[in-house]
Amino acid sequence: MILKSQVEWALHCCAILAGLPEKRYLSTKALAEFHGLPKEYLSKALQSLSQAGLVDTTLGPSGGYRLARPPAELTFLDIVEAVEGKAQTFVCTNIRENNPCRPRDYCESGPCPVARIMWEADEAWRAKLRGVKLSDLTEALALDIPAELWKKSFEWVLERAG
Amino acid sequence: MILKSQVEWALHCCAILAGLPEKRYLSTKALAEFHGLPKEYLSKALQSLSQAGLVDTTLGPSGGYRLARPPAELTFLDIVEAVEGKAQTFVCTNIRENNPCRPRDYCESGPCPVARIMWEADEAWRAKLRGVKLSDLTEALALDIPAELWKKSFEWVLERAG
DNA sequence: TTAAATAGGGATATTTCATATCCTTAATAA
DNA sequence: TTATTAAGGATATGAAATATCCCTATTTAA
Repeated sequence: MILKSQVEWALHCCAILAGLPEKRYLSTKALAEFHGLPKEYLSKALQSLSQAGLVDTTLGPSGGYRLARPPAELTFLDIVEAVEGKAQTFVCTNIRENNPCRPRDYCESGPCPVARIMWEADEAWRAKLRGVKLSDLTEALALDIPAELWKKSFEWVLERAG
Repeated sequence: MILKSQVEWALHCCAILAGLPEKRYLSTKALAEFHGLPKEYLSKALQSLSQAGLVDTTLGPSGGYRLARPPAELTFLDIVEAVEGKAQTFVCTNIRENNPCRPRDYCESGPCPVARIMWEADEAWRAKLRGVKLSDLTEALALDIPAELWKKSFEWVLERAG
């Protein structure tokens, strides 16, 4: 059970967009080049963010993406779910219904206890991601990345932001 | 990102094995029939449990599986990891290394902040599953399943346990 | 002693999904 | 007007989940 690589891509791209000055856009091309990713496929991930309303887009030269909300109002869960979907990791196929001892007209009272427990674990995962804001990530990155590299990267992005 | 259906199967099978009298075994055939599952493929899930040391097995007629430990000493995480593996759901491919501004001799100080956060969420999921014992499940099932069906199922299993 | 039943595991097929590329269209800025 | 962009459809590729089949060694029951 592994998350799509697009989740990693989307998170890093959002971190870059979070550093963009107001009203400026950054193109798929620039984001792909900066992260060394296939442009066409990264585009699908960015489209997912757009469909989820997390980013705004505009067309034409100097077009691209920018965050639809301030980084403090975007959670990891927003971004992960935009790309990966909102489905639970555990799918209950109700195999208890196949119990040969079960009366034919028997009707389940509620969700299977196995599923209930697995879904609670899913919710713990979601709760953790819901508790981390994109602004938390940019703060962590600011501490993690040497000032020189941080500055250079910022300039690199600015040169390409429309 | 969806768990293998074998995870669901393994959990339900362990719940049945937890109700088995001391020293008795239950075969793949019986477990498959009880849950309406393909015997050959269910066998792979049970082999995973065996390889993880969660169940003991014996060959021959009246052979099959039984728990290697009491249900109170088996957690959901034990069972889920036996089937699904212990890998993290988030795989960090370190795309920050592709940053064109990065000096060639630059060496990362530690794991990527994005990965660190995603792995914390993974750990929250694991912690939740680690906190649920197989005995907790059987208690929940005892409350969930009507006494009549519970009794019939127990007898059905006993008839087939070697 | 023999025959039947079992777990284990290898080989292989099928299906589904992630990954990836290509192309067309409509919108936008220079 | 021209170049650039996001959006999305079509399609190809690869890996993994799902599933079946078959062989072997072991063990029990008859």
